[in-house]
Amino acid sequence: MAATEISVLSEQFTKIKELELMPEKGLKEEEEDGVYREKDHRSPSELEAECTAGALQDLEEELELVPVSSEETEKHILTLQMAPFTSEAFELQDLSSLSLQQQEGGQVMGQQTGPGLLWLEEGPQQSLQQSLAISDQEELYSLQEMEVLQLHLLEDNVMAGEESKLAASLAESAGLTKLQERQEKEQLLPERRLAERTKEQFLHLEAMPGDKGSDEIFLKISDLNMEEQKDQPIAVPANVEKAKSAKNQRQTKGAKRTFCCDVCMFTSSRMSSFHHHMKTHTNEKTHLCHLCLKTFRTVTLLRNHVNTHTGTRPYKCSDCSMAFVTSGELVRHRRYKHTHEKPFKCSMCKYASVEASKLKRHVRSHTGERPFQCCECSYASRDTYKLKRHMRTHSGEKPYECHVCHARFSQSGTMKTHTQQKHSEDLPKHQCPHCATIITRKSDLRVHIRNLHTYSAAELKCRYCSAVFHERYALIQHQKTHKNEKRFKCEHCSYACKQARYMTSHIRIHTGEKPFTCLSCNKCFRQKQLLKVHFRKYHDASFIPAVYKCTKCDKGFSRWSNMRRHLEKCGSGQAKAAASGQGRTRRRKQTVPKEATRRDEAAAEEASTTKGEQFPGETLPVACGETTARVKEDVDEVTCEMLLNMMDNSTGCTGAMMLASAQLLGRPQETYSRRRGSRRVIW
DNA sequence: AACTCTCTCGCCCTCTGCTGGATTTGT
DNA sequence: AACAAATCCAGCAGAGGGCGAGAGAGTT
Repeated sequence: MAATEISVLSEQFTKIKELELMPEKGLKEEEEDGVYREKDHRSPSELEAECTAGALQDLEEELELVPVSSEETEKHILTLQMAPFTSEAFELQDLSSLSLQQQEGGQVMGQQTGPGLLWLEEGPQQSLQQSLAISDQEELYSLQEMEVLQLHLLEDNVMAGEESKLAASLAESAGLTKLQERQEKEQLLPERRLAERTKEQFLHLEAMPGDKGSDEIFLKISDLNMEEQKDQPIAVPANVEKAKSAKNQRQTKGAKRTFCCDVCMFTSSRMSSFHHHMKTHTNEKTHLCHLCLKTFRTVTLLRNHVNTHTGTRPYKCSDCSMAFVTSGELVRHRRYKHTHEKPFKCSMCKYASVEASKLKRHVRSHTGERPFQCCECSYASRDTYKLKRHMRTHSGEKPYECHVCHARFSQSGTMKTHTQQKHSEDLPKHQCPHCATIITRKSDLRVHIRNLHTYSAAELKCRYCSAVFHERYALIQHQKTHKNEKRFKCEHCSYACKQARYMTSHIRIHTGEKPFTCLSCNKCFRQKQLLKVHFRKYHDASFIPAVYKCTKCDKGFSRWSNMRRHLEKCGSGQAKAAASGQGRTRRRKQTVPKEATRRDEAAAEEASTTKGEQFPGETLPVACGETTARVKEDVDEVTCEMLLNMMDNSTGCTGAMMLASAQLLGRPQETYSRRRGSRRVIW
């Protein structure tokens, strides 16, 4: 027995596998014991009356759609499809012809006078997904102005001696018990049919709600085809994909004979089509491509394939240079690129697509369906490509390589972004609409806006004054206005500074506190950084201070400022230019290595040592063995301007330097004055 | 049997947006 | 130096566009 579950919403435009309906001369009714019995025809009114009073059990019993006339030798192809309806179309239909109406609680009303209508109803108001309609002879039966599930009962002549019967079961929320009952029925049927040696076919149709909270319903189409093949039980190979064979079914008319595939659910009224279909099960591919040795089932497929080798594309687009192998591809291309006709429309949003498969994929974004499960983790994807892409996270595969730096990426988009940001000159910039900030990535701009420009219900207080803001950006901008204020005033003198940490160090001048002690020589310092510089210079053998070399005379200097001065004396305009403000700017930006800063710090350290302190040696150790930079002299020659520059720079500016600067800016001279060997510091 | 039309699946692509670690900047 | 905030950046997933190609059905 074949059974397939079809998600209605996902298959809105997919006709569902039909089944031959061969009328019998009487109704067969399944009684409570699961036995099917012949049942006489009843009038529509009788049926209606019976169904009106019926319960869910009636659904189980009455859903066998009975052919219109026992005398007629007809067969019916039942197809399901979703179709949009209009109210006008609805009014045109004769709803009295046949109806099975499921009432609240799963009760089904049945009425049958021939081709007709079937729907499900829950309460007075039908919901979209719970509407079903049956139509006959390609007529559409609408229930409301929405898409309904349409069942076509396609009448056709049936060959002499053949009988058919349709059993359609519809139950909503029937639960496991009902399902089990149906399964039992289905299991009983083969035996019964075999015993009766009749050739009957059934379509067992179940409508079941989807997951809790989901609007989706599932149709379970069970093929109850019990047609015997020369009295042989039907053997269906397990590896046959029945769901696939259930697609692409069309209405068939005028056939005298029905051919049923014993491997899958395929049926056809034409022998040629049947033979054509059977080739799909044989893997017989006798048509060989002489170019690549690939084989095909049909000449047409081979020809299309060969066209891909030869580039033969007979169907050319009149609006562009594209050409295609088949006319269908051209039509589709024109829809995508030129006409923008999108016949497949989503019932839940405004999305429309050129192809049904795209709508099907889109609908999954509404239903949350994720049919493609990763075998390595819990991730499940809505389409195959995403799963394939996801699998790269497990395999580590990075198929995309930057052509410039050869960095590899798992996604093409990531590589493209990388190339744009790293190797492109005209990289896109995203200007913040609220401030002057320019950010290279749009997503980062969103973060910027979220963090800085989003209204905050809580008051954001300025840390320096009483101002209050509700946007971080405004707060930050405001606080910057306090930046150049020397907000920190010394209680003991007139010293003022911009940062608290400067004041902390300064206060130690008054208190004499030197909390940082060298573990090697017990020398004490007011600032941690001074201790660090000291330790490096006198106790760290691996310390290599930087040396600035004059490009003219190769003389080395321990500090940039000294070399600059030297360059001014040494001559060349180039050297002067290098020593000019430009050079200083460069230094302040980034080109001065940390080692250079260390030298400045060392000089400042000396400047900050207390009066009367002596250095261990007159000559300081200098790397490269080239210049014995006399740091003391350097410090003596430090100008006020230089210190101010350092101060402004702030980066690499040590506390000692700032203290020295503070002194130059008017600090009491005795604080900083000291003797250093035979020479005096200038301040 | 060959052909055409239609439907469907599968593949690959782009664009988009979120996330979290790394780095830079400000205090 | 330490910390926090801002920004940079790669990784990854969601959604959708476009096309190649196979298969069934109808027609010639």
